[in-house]
Amino acid sequence: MSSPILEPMLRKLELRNVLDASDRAAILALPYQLRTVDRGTCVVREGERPERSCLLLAGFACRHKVTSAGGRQIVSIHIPGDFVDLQGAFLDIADHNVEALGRCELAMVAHADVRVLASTRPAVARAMWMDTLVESAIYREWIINNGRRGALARVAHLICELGRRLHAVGLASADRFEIPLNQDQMADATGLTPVHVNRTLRELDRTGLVDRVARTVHVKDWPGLREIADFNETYLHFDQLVAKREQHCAPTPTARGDPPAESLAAAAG
Amino acid sequence: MSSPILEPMLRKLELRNVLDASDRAAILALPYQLRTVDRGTCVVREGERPERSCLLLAGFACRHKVTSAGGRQIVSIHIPGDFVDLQGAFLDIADHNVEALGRCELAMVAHADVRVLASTRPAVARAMWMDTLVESAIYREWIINNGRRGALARVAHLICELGRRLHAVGLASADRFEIPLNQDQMADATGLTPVHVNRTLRELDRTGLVDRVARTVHVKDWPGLREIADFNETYLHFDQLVAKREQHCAPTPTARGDPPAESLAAAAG
DNA sequence: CGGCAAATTGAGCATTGTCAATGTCTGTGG
DNA sequence: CCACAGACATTGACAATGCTCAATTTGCCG
Repeated sequence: MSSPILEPMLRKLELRNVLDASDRAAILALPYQLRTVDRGTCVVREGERPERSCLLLAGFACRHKVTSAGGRQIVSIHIPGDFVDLQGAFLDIADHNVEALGRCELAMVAHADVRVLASTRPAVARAMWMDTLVESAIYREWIINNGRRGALARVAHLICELGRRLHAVGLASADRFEIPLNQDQMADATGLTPVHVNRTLRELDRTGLVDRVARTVHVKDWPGLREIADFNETYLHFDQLVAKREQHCAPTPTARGDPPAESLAAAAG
Repeated sequence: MSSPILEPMLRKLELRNVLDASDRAAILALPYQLRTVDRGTCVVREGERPERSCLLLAGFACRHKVTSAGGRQIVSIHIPGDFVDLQGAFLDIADHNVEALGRCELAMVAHADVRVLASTRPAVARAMWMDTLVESAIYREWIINNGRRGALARVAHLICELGRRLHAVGLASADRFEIPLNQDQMADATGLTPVHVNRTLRELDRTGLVDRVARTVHVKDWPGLREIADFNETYLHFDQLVAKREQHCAPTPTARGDPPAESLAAAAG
């Protein structure tokens, strides 16, 4: 019966997990403190020992680290509903920074409350854990993106990922969305320089696969874009979306022909 | 009272968590199946839906993905005690490959058993979850390594990380260890080519910071090596090792001067 | 209209990749 | 004990992708 302010997180957890009424209530009952920050604000700083985790209610944020030479690398982009600093509840020292990419609305939740929630409600712990596992899968893909793809594929891959993630949470239509990054930030996310990101975006425009006006992207040819981006969305684990599982319980085309459809039910239980 | 075959994992979980006797017993009682594989064997393949997770008892393994252009990227290195495919228990489709870097001994544990363990024993779930969080921190560092560091720093960073991780689990002395990778594999881990890794290793030798004979590394100057590697080990979260917390409960020098020493006790409980 | 952030462009350079040999080490069979 | 195979390491010459530096332009807002 508390305010539904924390609903974006609940919705996100329920994307891949079935929670019962008491679990839902426990999540919504988490004590929090609202905080609104402007673009560029660092919510968490490397080396600090924060006492509260932040949960992104509205706006976009990123995690990043800085090298001794001054280079900045964005390691993840966060969208509304993300429990951005969940890890802070379990790991004492922050190993990276969290920064608002634009104006953000955050709910700050005490680490102790998160730990209690996790240890008393296995289903909630599991849902949050799965979230961190999907996040890990995204990290892995970013390692490859930075390590083994050329500039065009890197930038295109970032665009594909953002488009699909925004669509999955209802923040974009299937083929049109707004990139929450400017070119400098895209450079920091892809390990390129801003100048080269610019040239690469122009090159992408010339392929005709997308219509891009400033940060707004309209994907005109998903298969073509996926191809040059080397984008295989298995790593986003959309196959486990609850909505999807209800629709068609058949195996996805990603798996060869290995159809243990019961594994879906098993995983759900 | 089952066989202590799974002890390496238990030891690893207890590195950062305090478990009671019943939790320990539950872990050691997990039903498993032993499997020995040779170098190059793929234990998990991208796109598959495995039924069992693998736990590395002896030897070294890696996770990797392959791009459409044929480039290979290693995204993590696993050492004995690592629950290599824990994520498989919660995410249906494997999004990457797991391969033995040398002869490995594995324990295969059914996903269903892992899930039951996690949902009935919050302390165990928490320990495993923390493990995945530290793994995430390592992924983040690898994104930076591939994205924003030059070849020399990249290779040196990989060496620093391996040395410190091996030392932390007692598999190496503080300054001498064996890299579990050949130069081709180091190239796949750092996003470089084998040729360039070779040149870079020679360059590293010339700095005099390490004595290297084939895969054996003797670090002669840790501060110097850390410096050229831009290596800050905060991300390995060794500050939370139980052994360390017992020794000195003072805040580490990594944090500015923010000494909520109770946070350690709180986290431990 | 001025000011500012962001985007765009060009020219030259540097790091890293590619290709193709050659060298080294180790274990095996004769 | 030696020749050989195979894996791994090393080297050189050249190409290319992406970086640096330095303008210039565009769009937006007060």
